[in-house]
Formats: sequence, C-alpha cells, structure tokens
Amino acid sequence: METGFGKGCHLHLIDGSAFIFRAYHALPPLTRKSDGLPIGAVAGFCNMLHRYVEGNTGADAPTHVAVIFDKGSHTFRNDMYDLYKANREAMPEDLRPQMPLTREATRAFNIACKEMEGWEADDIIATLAVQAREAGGRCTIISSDKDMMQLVGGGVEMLDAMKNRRIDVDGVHEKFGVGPERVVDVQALAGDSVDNVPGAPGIGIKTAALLINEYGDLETLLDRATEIKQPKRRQTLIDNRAQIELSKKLVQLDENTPLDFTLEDLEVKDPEPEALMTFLAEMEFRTLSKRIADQIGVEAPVIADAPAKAADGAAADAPEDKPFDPEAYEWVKDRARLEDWAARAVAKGYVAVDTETTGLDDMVVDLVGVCLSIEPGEACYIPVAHKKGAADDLFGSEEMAEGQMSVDEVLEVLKPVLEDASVLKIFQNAKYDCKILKRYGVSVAPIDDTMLMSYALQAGLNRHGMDALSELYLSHQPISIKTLLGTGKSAITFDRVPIEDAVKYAAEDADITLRLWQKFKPQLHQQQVTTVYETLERPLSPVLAEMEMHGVKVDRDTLSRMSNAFAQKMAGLEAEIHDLAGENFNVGSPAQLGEILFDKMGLEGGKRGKNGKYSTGADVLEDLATENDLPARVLDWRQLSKLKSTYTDALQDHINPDTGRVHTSYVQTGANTGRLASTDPNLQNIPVRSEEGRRIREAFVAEPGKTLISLDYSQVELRILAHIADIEALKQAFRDGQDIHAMTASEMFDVPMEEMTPEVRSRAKAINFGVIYGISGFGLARNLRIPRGEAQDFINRYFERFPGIRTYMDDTKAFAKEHLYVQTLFGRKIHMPQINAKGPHAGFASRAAINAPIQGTAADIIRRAMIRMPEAIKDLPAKMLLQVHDELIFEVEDSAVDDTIAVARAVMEGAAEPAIKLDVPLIVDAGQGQNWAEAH
DNA sequence: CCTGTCACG
DNA sequence: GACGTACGTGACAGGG
Repeated sequence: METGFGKGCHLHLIDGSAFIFRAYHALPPLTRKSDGLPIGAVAGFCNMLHRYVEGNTGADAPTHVAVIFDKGSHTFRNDMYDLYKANREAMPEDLRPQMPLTREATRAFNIACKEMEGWEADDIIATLAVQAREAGGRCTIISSDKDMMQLVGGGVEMLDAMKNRRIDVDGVHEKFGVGPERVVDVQALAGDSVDNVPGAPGIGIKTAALLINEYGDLETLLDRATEIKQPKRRQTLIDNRAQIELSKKLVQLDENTPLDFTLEDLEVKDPEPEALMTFLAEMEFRTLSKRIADQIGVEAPVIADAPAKAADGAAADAPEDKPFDPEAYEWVKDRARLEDWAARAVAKGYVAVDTETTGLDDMVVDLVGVCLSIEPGEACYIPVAHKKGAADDLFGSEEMAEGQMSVDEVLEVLKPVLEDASVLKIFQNAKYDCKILKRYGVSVAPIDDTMLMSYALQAGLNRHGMDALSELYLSHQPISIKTLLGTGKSAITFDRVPIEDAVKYAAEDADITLRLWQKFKPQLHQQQVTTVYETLERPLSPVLAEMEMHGVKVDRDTLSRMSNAFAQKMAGLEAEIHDLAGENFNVGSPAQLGEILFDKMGLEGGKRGKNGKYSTGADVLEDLATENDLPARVLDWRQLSKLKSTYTDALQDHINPDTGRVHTSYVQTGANTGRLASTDPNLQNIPVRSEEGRRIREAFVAEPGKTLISLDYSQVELRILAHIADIEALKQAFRDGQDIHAMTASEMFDVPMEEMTPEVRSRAKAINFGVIYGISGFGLARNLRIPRGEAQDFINRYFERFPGIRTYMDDTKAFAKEHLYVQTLFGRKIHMPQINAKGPHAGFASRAAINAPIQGTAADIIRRAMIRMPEAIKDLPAKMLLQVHDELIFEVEDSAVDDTIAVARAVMEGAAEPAIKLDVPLIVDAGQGQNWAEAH
C-alpha cells in the first residue's frame, strides 16, 4: 500500500554513477570465474549498496529511496554547447558491460532505479529534491559532486558516503564561499575543467565568490562589470559575457525534468531474498551473498565452481577453487593423528603453517595451538593450551580443556618437520610464527611467506594482511578474530576460545595461506619479481626476526629522570601560557589554542582547515612567534609534550621485563617503496634534530663491556639519483668526494666553491632534496620560506644546469603512466594505480612516481647489506640491532669495535654489487659510543 | 575512529 | 592570483 510523501518523510537519492566509478577505481579488475566477465565495479557497487542499506537504521532512516543513473551521453546541454563534457575520457572498456548490471543490482536490492534519456542524473535528482522539499519532507543526496550543492537548503542536504560527512548550507559556504542559491553563479564564473564548462578565463572559485558576494548575483555583476577596479578582471568579464551566461545554463540543474513516476513510487521496501540471492549467485559473489544471507536469515545460494578450462588444449594449471568448509577441518587430539599429518607434510614437500597465541606481542605471548594445511579445503588444528570454560565463567578456569596434547609432545612430532630442509613451510607473515616457535626451541626453515609474495607482486595495489588478501584473491571473507575474542575490555585471549570454534577459525587461516601461496607462486614469475622476492624479501625476514629478538638495551632511569624534568618545564610553560592568554585552557588542544590565538587575541593569519578549526601547526606558530610570546611558548611546550609522551614515557612501557631491552617490530611490507616500518615502539623516529630531543638517545645504551656502533650511508639517495638520472657533474662530484650541496650551489649560482656561504649552500641542499621528492615551486617556496616565483627560478636554473634530471623525471612519469608501476634498480615494482587519475590525485601520484625508484633503490641496497650481515659478522662478538633507513646500529664487545666497523662498512659499501655496479661510490660513515647519542 | 600534530629518514 | 602540492613512515592527544 502506498502512502503519500509529505512532512516526516525522508527521501534518499543516491548518485549511481558516483557509486559505480568509485567502485571501479577502488577494486582490482575482478572477473567472474565461470566466464571471465569483468565484474569488479558491480561487486564494489553491491558492497557499497549493501553497506548503505545496513547503515539505514535509527530515526534518520529514509522512508523513500532511489538510485539515479545517467542514461546515454547526449543531453540537452550538448545541444547548447557541443563541447560540454568533451574532455571526458571514454569509459574504460571493461566498465561498459558492467553498466546494465549495476541497474540490475539496484533492482535486486529492491531499490527504485531511475534514469532518463536526454537528462543527466543530476537533473532527475534536482527535480526530486525540489518535489520533496515542496511536499514538506526532507531529502538527502548521497553524492559528493559539487554540481549538486546548488540544491542544498530547506531540508535538502548532501552526504558524502565515503567520508560519511554531511554537507549542509555551511558546507556549501565552505566550498564555494556563497550560499547554495548563488552556487551556480560562482560555477558560471569559475567554470569546471572536469565537465569542460568554460567559465571566465583566469577566474577561479575564490575570485568568483568574492565578486558574487560584492555584487549580489551574476546578472548584476555582469551588468556592472565596468565598475570593477582590476583592469584584467574587468576586461575578462566584459569580453566573456556570453560564455559566462552559457556556463551558467550548463551548470544550472533542471528542476522540472518530466518524470514518469512520483515520489510515492520510491517508498523504501525490504529486499526480496529470492531475487537478491539469485542475482548475487549469478554474479558469483560468494562472500557478499553469504554475508547477506546470514543477515537476513536465508540459506546462502550454492555457487558452482568454475569448470577448469583448458587453454589451447593444454591442461589448466590454475588451482581449482574448492569452497571453504569449516566443518571439514580436523581437531587433532592424539599423537597418532598428528603423526599422520606430519607424514603427509613430509610426503608432500610443503605445508602451510599457522600458530595461535595468547596475544600479539611475539616476545611475550604463549603458544596456544598450531594449524597445518596441505590441500586446499583440508586443514587441521592442534590445540595445546586451551583453558576450560570461558563464556559462562567470568574469570575462566585455569584448568586445561579436554582433547589436547602437551606442547612438548606436539613439538616433538612437528619439530623434525618444521626443521626439515626438504619440507617447505608456508606462512602468512612468517616472522611472527617463527619467533614464537624459536622461543619453543624450533628453528623453522625453509620458508615461503604469502605476505611477502603479495608485497613483491602488489606493492601499491593493496595491503598485505591475510583478511585483505583472502577477500581480494580468494573472494572469501575469513572468520574475524573479533567474533571469537570480542573487543575492548571484555575481549578474551585465544586460549579461552572453545576449541570447537578455534578449529574453524585457526584451520581456516592455514587453508587460506595455502591457497594464496598456490595463487601467488606462479605469479612471481609472470610478473618478473621472483628475484625481488627471493633476494630482497624472503631472506630478510629471519634477519629482522633476529634483530627484534635481540632488542636494544634502554635505561629506564635515564628516561624517567628526563620525564620528570620535562614535566616540570611543561608545568612552568603552561602557567606562563595561561597567564599570557588571560585564561586557563588545554594547551594540548589545537581547537582551544586556535580560538585563543585568533578569536580572543585577534592575531592575523588564522586559517581554518576542512573541519572548520583554525590550523595551529608549527609553521603557523613560528610565524606568529616573531611578534608574540604565547605561540613561542606553545611551540616549546609542544616539543616537550611530544618528547615526554611519545618517548620518555612510552618507551619505558616497552622495556621487556624478561630481557630488560626494547624489542621493536619491523613491518617488512609497511612502506610501498621497500623501506621498512618500525612499530611498538617505532625506533626509526627517535629524536635527533633538536638538542633536547637528541638526549633521548642517551638512554639507548650498550651492555657493560660493550659498545654501540652506528654506520650510515652518506647521501645515499642523491648518489642514486646521480646514477639513475646519469648526471655526469653530480657523479664526478661524488667520485671526487666533494661537498655535494656546495657543488650544486656553485653550479647554480655561479659562486666559486671557495666563496660558498652557508646560506647559499643550504638553498642548494633544499633543492637537492626537493628533486628527490618531485620538486614543485610551491613546495620549495614553503620549505625555504621564500616567494614562489623565486623558488620557481631556482628550479628552472637547476634544470638548466642539470638537464638530465628533468629528463629522468619526465621519463619516469611517462613509464609510470604507461605501465602503472615504477621500478628500482633491483627490479622491485611499486605500483602507481593513481598515476593517470585526474584532479588532485594526479600531482601526488606523479611525485610519488619520481621518488619511489630513488627511495626504493636505497631501501633495496640496505636490505642487501642486512641480508649479508649475519654471515659477515658471525665470528665477531657483534649483533645487528636496529635499522633506520640508511643507518645500521650494532652492539659489539669493546675489543672488536674496529673489526666490526671494518667488516660492516665493507658489506654496506659493497651492497649493490654484484647485481648493480653504481657509477658512484657508496660511502658509509661510522660512529661509536656507550650510547646512541655518542655513536650517531 | 578520525584528525592534527610532530618525530624520523 | 585556477587548483593543490614537496617523498616515505608511526605514535599520541583531543574530540565527536
């Protein structure tokens, strides 16, 4: 039964095309298994639609809803202006066939689906929004398209579904500087490069808003254009009047589209399970259909597996995808069954292994169980430390659950297999499991690691966690650990999970790992990254494990004394700040500080960020500090606050009670360029630049009788740039051991080296770094705090003197645009899926593309050094402890300091060879001392 | 959970 | 005076 649309009703209008394009760009090019039909955009679209429907609960839920699509490419706007949207790129080939399917998907979710030949979706949305408003109801437009901001107001709002941000009249003001009713005026002037709306040349949104606010509306402005003071602006408006008026017609949405339906037709309906399931099954969306089926309480459709198709008569070698069946996993309870699994692993030559533990810190947690998988769909779980009773018993029991073997017995059987050189052990993130097993006396080898394979194959395309990989490459959503453990305060540890449940979760992980391995292994060759995986990834993992387990000694007393000193200084500064402000406030709150500075004290230069708050970053405060004491004190306070909370306080909590040392964790797949990341704690950002901060390094000490040594590559990225871009002048300077920044300065500013001043040198230094980062006039200007034009002059001069750099940058960008990835000298691929994007993403991607081969090659070189290091120093009483991108830190017995420096330096300086012979020497500087501050 | 801020190379 | 911009990370605090 239909009800009328009126007061109390809430209409949702979804911009269908926006959903589709977001889905298309967010997902890899998935295809339907049975016939290879491109299906990624449909999958993403359905996920978004589903997530949207799920979110529709509570008082704000819509009563009416529709998804609106564009139909055809010719609209009445093309009749007015044949270049309208003319610079749009053609729809990607693999997206076109998915268009009708997105309509089917919408109908399958039982949501009204509307489009009209000759009108854009925006016009239909405009018409419906106005109808809803006139009927006294509300309307939410789910889109972030600024073209629709003209509709906001009077009960109409927009919602950016991805950012989950509502856009109301204030939001429109923020974007356009005018209210919704004047948005078209501003757009008419500013034009729109995306839609190819011409506007007035040389006038952007800022200027347009200024003019409209001054003259009231576009027509008045154009009529009175002769009154404008700026001659250029005045002439532009007079000369381009017709074009501006046309632009307004183009951006003005048609609120009277002749619709063949009414608001009443859009009433929200529950999905009909059968229709929805049929569609999802047809698309072969296993994960989604299962998830939705579970939620609405129906049976998930059975989706047949693809027949293994033979290509060119040859047998298909793609592993056949068996369905995931948690009931098929085995709970291993006795020695006989375990020995059977062990024997099968040995016979097969490989086995996927996963360990379950009581937590995340591999230096602390206990082993709870082990899982094995040898065939897809077949896996077992061997529990060793599950406790009795969990759910019903608040404290749990300390008694062991039934059906388990002892850890000792299990490892007695598995150790020979895990250490068997002829059996490959496959892990997802082997470093974690191997460290656990090492603590139980098992040295696992040889290994493969699906996480590292994914990193070698897909860096830049996706993250490399198991859940993400399973969804992306197996279309299977694994059981979430949270469903077993809960979250927050009430979370339990894995040893409290009932074994029946643990079997399903844990064994599935081993199953997934095995399937991913089968999928990725042939890919390594096809993508030509086998060498990267085998020489830069796999062998590094055990080296990192070793470093992490060794840890670095940190002196708690030193830190604690510093904490106290910082606290005192901060208290003093805080009192001063409150005094200067004339009121008490939270100095640590940027929001409160902004109000004090710019509202209460009325200082100039307050800029609001996108959340409407004033920006109070260090650069802002530094500018203010020249005139005022308060911002200067805040800067001091902030520095101390950072040092105290992040370093002197937090670091103490990371001292392992058993070892008295700090054990960081390196994330080998953390940075797309090949760099490592360090977490828990991050030991790659210990302060060094400020005197006060550097003292924190005094707390990193050597054991008595030992010394810390630090070796770091000198200007490694610039050397690599000189080599890759083949800049003879730079290369020669490095060969001659010259001061490279001074030499650059001399070349650029025609200053003889003897007469070089620190100021000129430091400018050249900034430019040298800028080049590595993908230089821009704006960025350099900000860095050097000089006018933009001046910065641009420097850059131009730099390119004149070193034309090879410009060539390198252009070639690298072109390569990236063609191949969608860039490469290091050692063959590491860093994917750049955004490189051909339009809009603001483009700049980011192209600078990242310029930087990645340089940063990545440097990362590869130090990796090679680290991999060779254990063998090189094995006869020395020395341990490698830390890596900080271009620096390695060792702890060594006092007697062997010089020997270790000599050996480690040789390894580091020769690390590129023999794979690559650089045209420039690599130079390593060394330091030593009782603590890191002295050694660095 | 997200954002701003700031520590490092 | 179109637009937004240096590259790569992780941790902490505030605030909704």
